[in-house]
Amino acid sequence: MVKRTSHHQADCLIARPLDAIGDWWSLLIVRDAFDGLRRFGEFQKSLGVAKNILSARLRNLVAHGILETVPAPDGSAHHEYVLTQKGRGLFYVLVALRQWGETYFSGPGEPYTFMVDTQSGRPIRRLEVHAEDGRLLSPGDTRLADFRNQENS
Amino acid sequence: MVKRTSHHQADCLIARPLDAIGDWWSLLIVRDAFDGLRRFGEFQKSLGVAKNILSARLRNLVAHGILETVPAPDGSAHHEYVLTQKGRGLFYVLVALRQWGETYFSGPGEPYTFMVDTQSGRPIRRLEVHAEDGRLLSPGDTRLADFRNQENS
DNA sequence: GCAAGTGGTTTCAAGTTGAAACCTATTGTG
DNA sequence: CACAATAGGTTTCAACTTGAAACCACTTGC
Repeated sequence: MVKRTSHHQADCLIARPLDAIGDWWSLLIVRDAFDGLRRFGEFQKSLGVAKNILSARLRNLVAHGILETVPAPDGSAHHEYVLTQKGRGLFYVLVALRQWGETYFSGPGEPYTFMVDTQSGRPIRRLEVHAEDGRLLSPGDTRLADFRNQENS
Repeated sequence: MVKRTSHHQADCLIARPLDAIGDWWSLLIVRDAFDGLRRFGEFQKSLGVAKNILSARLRNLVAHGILETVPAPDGSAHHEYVLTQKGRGLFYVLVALRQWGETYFSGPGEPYTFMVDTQSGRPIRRLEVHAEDGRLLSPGDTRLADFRNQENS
């Protein structure tokens, strides 16, 4: 081993994001950021993670442009961590992961949290994958193409 | 440190799935499984991962019911790894991650692979989150509710 | 002026990762 | 049939990461 292998150079665009968020804590930090948490201490309390680990993860998320630091609005010397547009783009990943978790990881009869539409209070719809013309697609209806293929079509 | 912390018991249904797939390799194995890979050697060649690591990850994915082993169809003594229904449920997570990667991790002008509808060869639509009545929702339009809240609404 | 709170960094033991070597069973090959 | 090659792993061990606790610096509250 030289170093934990990085997917930074990978061709596949599933692999590369894992450099940024492919560890045990980063996605949970992002989830908490969506829930409105902004301060180091808030994240630490919410996650129960060691401070050195949280510090490293926040730095990595900032380095990847997922969070950014802004001056604290209360005028204190500290700063806060807020999601960038790139970070907010992870919303769909979190929704997908949550729906998968709701389906397969909730114990029988066990209460759990799930995502609702604020306006109606009703659960949101399940994610669906659609073709350009609106047809509903399942995994078998899709394939991967590279840039060149797309230009030819 | 006692042990790498596990989210197995977490209330949050984003945290729990991370026990199953929250490492650097598991999601890439699942991605390859969607691409039709089934054999130990195929995964190893595709990912370039050390065999001991691949072995541990496959075992973990099988233990979590994401992959299952089936006898090799060629009658050989070995088996193959195929996605279960639970594993296929990760399709949306992979699509979400891929779309995020396409948007934010592709170098300028750099060719990359992306997902198309097999029938038309055209890119699939971006994922969207919808309310039960079909309204398009953004992150701020949603919140988390627990089971009890839902029953009251 | 001093204790408490916030936001970290440092230290170090224990756990994880990865490359390479090794093992075992099956499949070609002469 | 002997022999090498291939598939599918397990074992070993050093380097790296993780996490708990201690420590540090700066700001508040009293």
